[in-house]
Amino acid sequence: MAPDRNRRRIPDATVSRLPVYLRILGEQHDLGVDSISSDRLAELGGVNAAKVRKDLSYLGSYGTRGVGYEVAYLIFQIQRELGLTHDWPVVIVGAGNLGQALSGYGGFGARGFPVAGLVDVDASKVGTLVGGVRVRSIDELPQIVQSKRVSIGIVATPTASAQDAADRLVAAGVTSILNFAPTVLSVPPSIEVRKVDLAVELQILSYHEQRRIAGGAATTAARPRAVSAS
Amino acid sequence: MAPDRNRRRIPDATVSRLPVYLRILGEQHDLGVDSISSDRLAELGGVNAAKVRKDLSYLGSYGTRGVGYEVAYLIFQIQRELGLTHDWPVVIVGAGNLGQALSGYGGFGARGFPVAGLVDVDASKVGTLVGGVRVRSIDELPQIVQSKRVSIGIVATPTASAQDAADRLVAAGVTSILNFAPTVLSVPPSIEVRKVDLAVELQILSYHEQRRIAGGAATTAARPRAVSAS
DNA sequence: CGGGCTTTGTGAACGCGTGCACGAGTGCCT
DNA sequence: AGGCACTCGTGCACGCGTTCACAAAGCCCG
Repeated sequence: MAPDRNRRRIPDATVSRLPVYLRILGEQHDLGVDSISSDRLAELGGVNAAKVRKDLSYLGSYGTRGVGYEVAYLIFQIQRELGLTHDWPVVIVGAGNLGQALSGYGGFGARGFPVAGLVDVDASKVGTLVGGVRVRSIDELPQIVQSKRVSIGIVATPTASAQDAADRLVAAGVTSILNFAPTVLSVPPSIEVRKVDLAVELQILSYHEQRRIAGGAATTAARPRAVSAS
Repeated sequence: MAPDRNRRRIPDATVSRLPVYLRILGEQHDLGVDSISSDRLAELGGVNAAKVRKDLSYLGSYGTRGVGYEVAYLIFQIQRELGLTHDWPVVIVGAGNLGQALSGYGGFGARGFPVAGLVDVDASKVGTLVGGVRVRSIDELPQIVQSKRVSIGIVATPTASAQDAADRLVAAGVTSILNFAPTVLSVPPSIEVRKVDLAVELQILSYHEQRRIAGGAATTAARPRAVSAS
């Protein structure tokens, strides 16, 4: 067992690209491609070839000069590095629009993240079936987390309940959280939190659109919009 | 009128944080807070105070030394910079799980991104009502985009159809795309694309979980742990 | 078996973003 | 009016990530 494997710290930027490489490699593997060059991988991934090589070099020297990378082997190495050699069951808090969509989306299970549970505070929702998953009470959270060995929680509640959901997840023993609510969650520093905020994404696009238009003309003094939070 | 306002390029990292500040400022405004310091704003936003000040300084010198920032005025300035002084209607391609959830989520319209249309290739879905929005044929895309002045498109299709959806959006005249499909879209360079990939987010969390486990043994020699039987 | 072609792996330079530290400006209190 | 406490705005240094460029290494072919 090579001990340097764990010691090596992979830059965040690289970690966020490894899943992309992994998906592309999987597609190529399905197409019967055995070997792939960093150039081709870069083209398919929409990035720089040098970046691909540097990213992959953090995993080790798994390429063959003059040839490229063996697809199957590289897939295995990336999976191992990302910890995808086994499943990571997730629990979803919030059975609203988003929670239902996430439960119904089969892509999670297929990619190694089966939905171990879907919980909600609303008693009227408990027991209903959503995308093949039965909604359970949020009080069952600790039991679900422990019995199913869940370490990743997904917050899909309205903004107002997000912090409570996070607190309950942490109390139940979850150590990573994917947050869809537009709020900054306050959690212990040992907990890993990632945020997906659709409004932020749209507003970034809005910035570029506005910039595109405002290229030459002066900004029109528009009326300020209503400033409601939620 | 200051002409440098349009010329000034705001760093990407700052642009991605402005929406966060904006949301917090809106909340504070609703709470009756008139003035806020960079320190407080940083605390609520989970970032560094110096970063807040530097970010806001790109907009101009809108703060008052010794006091802080006037909440209402700062909201207006950020909105103006982000182009949020008017609505940006969006069109959603794909009426599956995700497309339906997005349409049903009222938060978009409330934040200035009303759903101008929801289209799908599947003729059997056309005409059905989803979250108050009627599903229309994808052939109507050009008409929707032009009549409603849509410049932002959302790709919520399965992976296989995502490129086609993007092509149609671009052909219809959309200039920004928010892509939920796990694929690299190939579009003309003038088109702004942002990607939201849930699987990637989960895999990043997986990496840290895996690292957490593997790290306990012989890895982090940096921090001395309690010396027990090795 | 050697030369040429291909592609990896990486040292080094560059650029961007972050965080510190401090000067400068503002309001309040005596 | 003067001093003091507070907070913004920003120059500067540092670190991370990106990109270039090239040596090292493997394959193929005559």
